[in-house]
Order: sequence, then C-alpha cells, then structure tokens
Amino acid sequence: MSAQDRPNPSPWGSLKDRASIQKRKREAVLETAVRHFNARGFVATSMDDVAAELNVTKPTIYHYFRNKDEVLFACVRRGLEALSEAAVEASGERGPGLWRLAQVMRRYGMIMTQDFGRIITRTGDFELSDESRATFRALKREIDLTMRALVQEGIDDGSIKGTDARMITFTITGALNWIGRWYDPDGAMPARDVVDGVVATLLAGLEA
Amino acid sequence: MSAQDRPNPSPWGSLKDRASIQKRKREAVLETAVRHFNARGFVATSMDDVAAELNVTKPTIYHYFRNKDEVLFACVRRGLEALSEAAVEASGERGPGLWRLAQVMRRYGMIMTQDFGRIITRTGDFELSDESRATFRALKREIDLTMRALVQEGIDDGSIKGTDARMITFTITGALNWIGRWYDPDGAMPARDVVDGVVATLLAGLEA
DNA sequence: CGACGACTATACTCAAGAGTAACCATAGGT
DNA sequence: ACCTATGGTTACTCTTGAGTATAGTCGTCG
Repeated sequence: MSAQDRPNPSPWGSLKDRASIQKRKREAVLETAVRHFNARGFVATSMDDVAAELNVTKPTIYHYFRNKDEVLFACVRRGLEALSEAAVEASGERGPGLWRLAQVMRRYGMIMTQDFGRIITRTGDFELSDESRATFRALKREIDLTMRALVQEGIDDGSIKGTDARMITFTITGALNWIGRWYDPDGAMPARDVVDGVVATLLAGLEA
Repeated sequence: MSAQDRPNPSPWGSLKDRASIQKRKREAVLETAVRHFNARGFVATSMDDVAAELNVTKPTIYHYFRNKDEVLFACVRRGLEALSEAAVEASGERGPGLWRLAQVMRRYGMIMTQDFGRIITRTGDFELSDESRATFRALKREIDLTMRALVQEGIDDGSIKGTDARMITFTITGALNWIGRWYDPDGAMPARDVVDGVVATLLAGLEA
C-alpha cells in the first residue's frame, strides 16, 4: 500500500509562488482523493484519510473545497472533460467515420485505465449531490451524443456496419467503461494492450 | 405483492406453512431492498426505509437478516446465481461455440435488465464486508471463467473470430454489464430489444 | 515595526443510521 | 387455561465521519 513508493504529490512545505502553490495544493488533494476513492470507494474514504496522506488535517482540505461532494465532483469532472476532449477532437478530423471512431475509442479506453477515468464508472451517481448529479449526467450525455453522431456518420458513409447508432454507441461505451471497473493499473497487463484488445474485438465482432 | 397465491387451508400443513411464510417474508425484504438499492444506492438506503415500505419496523428485518451487509449480499448473490446458471446451462448444450455463446449473452443481458442483475453492477465491491466481497469476487470470477472457456471453444472450433479469449470475454461482459447501469426498466424501450441490439453489435462488429 | 491576510491545527458539534435491549402479542400445542 | 416459540414494537445506544468554531503561525506589505 504505502504512499512511499510513488512520488509524494504533497507540496506542503516546499515551494514559493503564491497562486501556483494554491493551485498545486488543490491539485494534490484531487490526486490523493481520487486514488482513495478508486481504491476504497467514495463513502468508505474519509476526508481524514485523504488529509492524513497529505500530511495535513481535515480543516486544511476544507480550506480548498467546500465539501466532500465538491472533491468527488471535481475528480469526476476532470475525467469527463478528458473523455469529451477525446471525442470532440477526433470527431472533428477527416476520414471515414469508422476510422475516426476507432481513434476516439482508443483514447477513451486509455482514459478509463487512469485514475480520473476510473472514478467515473466507479462512482454511482447517487453518491453525488443533486446539483452535481445533474451536471454529471449532462456531461455524460453530451459525450454520448458526440459519439453517437460519429457512429451515425460512419453508418451513413458506409464504413460502419449496422443501423441503430444509439445501441451501437451504448455497446461501445459499455465495453470501454467497464475497463475502469476491472483494469488494475498495478497489474501486469499494459493499459495499451488491454485497450487495443477491447477495441479490436468491438471492431471485428465475434462472428468468424 | 399479495400472499394470496397459495392458500393452504389444511390444519396439518401448518408447520410447512410456517416455514414457507418465513421464506416469503425474507423474500419480500430482498425484493424491496434491491429496488431501493438500485434506485438510491446501497449507502443512501437505510434499513428504516426498507422496513417502512414493508409496513414493519427495522428490528423486524433484523429478525430475518443478521445485518445490512447480509441483505445486500443476498441480493447480489441471487443475481450472480442467475448469471451462473445461464452460463453453465448454455455452455453445456450442443452446437458451435459461437451459437452457445450467443445464447448465454442473451440470457445474461436479460438478467442485467432486472433488479437482481442490476444490483450486481451498481454495487461497488467496497460496499460489501470483507467476507462477502471475497465470495462476491469468487462468484464473478467463476462466471467469467465459464464464459471464457466457452469463447475459447468457439475460437477452437472456428466459429468465433479472434485469438485472445480473455480480452474477448471482458469486452462482452463489459458491454452486457453496462446495461445494468443505464437501462431503465420503466422506460419506453423493451428489455428484449436492448439486449438484442447489444448482442447483435457484439456479434457483427463495427467494420462494414 | 505592526497589521493584515492566507493557511493550518486543535478540539469540538451534530446528524444519521446501524444495530440492540427489553418488552408485548399471538397462535399452537399440551 | 397455560406455556412457549415466533414475530413484532418502542425506545434506546453508540459509532462514525462530515463539517466548524476558534485560535495560533508565518510571510508580506505599508
């Protein structure tokens, strides 16, 4: 377990610049929190746990965040923004729909192997406050719609098989999201291989 | 809900009645609990909530279950047993690997649209006690291995495309498990259609 | 220097909810 | 009529952890 083997993200007791230090501290809280949330779950993680690993006490964290929900949501949002970026960027490129979709799938999958991606699927929306949940869902929906549009383009230009863009998108995101549930970053398998394996299966299908 | 469907007027059946009524009550607790867990999440659901809906008080529930964990685990276990049954049965039939796998996928998917299936993917394993979690994981692993073996058979007999049975299985179960996260039983879309859509996508793949 | 503002710690409050103690009611069996 | 097991209730206990009141430290700026 020990927090010793990774570079200690805690900047307390070091740097000088004011504003950037503050940002850095917020950052450190998020990085530590997301690891704990992923490892033990949101509810099972106390703010004291997070604070302790940062060599600080709880009120310090509350100096940077209004409440626990805000911390969780900041983590989730970061992951969603990464996904969104991946989806929007690749769908703006040129090329057949399938090709662009495959780009997105690979980036999406890679994100799901990392802390801020994993937190997305490990967080039940019921753990968030009402407002956070609303935003959470809106963001997820936005990503879904971007991908669905991409799938539709692929169907239209003949590069993607099938007719129901909605169901196809759900299948894809389902398989990719699930990576966040079982993939172990500390395990033997490289993230790249896992993602490539899943994407390849989705692309090729099962029927020989 | 009514308990009317099996009247037993015989005075000699009383002992048996006793046991069956008890079983029925345990059952009712599970059914109510699983709905609440799925709707609001495990932690956000109090035993008082569950009890209230059953028109009883909390201690009554504790007369049938040792603790909250036992209730959750009983729900999860029920779902897992359904999945396991589906996997084992279909893999024992005759026919090409792909055909048998498709059977399993459809049954698996349908289970994921129902309460005891949905609870499986909506439950983070960190919500369970240590012992429950161990069993939980063991059961999941067992199911995974059964399916993986089936995939391998399909690869061997040439009915399934690809080489890495493990990754293919993860992709399939990922897409199917995810149904439990987004499918709304009260929504407009029939479960059958959803499952058929996902299974068809997995079978056919994306490449036109 | 001295005051101000940013930051952190100590030491609380407070609500919620799991689980329990102790007691009551009813139905069969004797 | 009485006894006991079973199932149920009321009214607690107790822990846990989120969030806070308060007060101290330290660096910077006037």
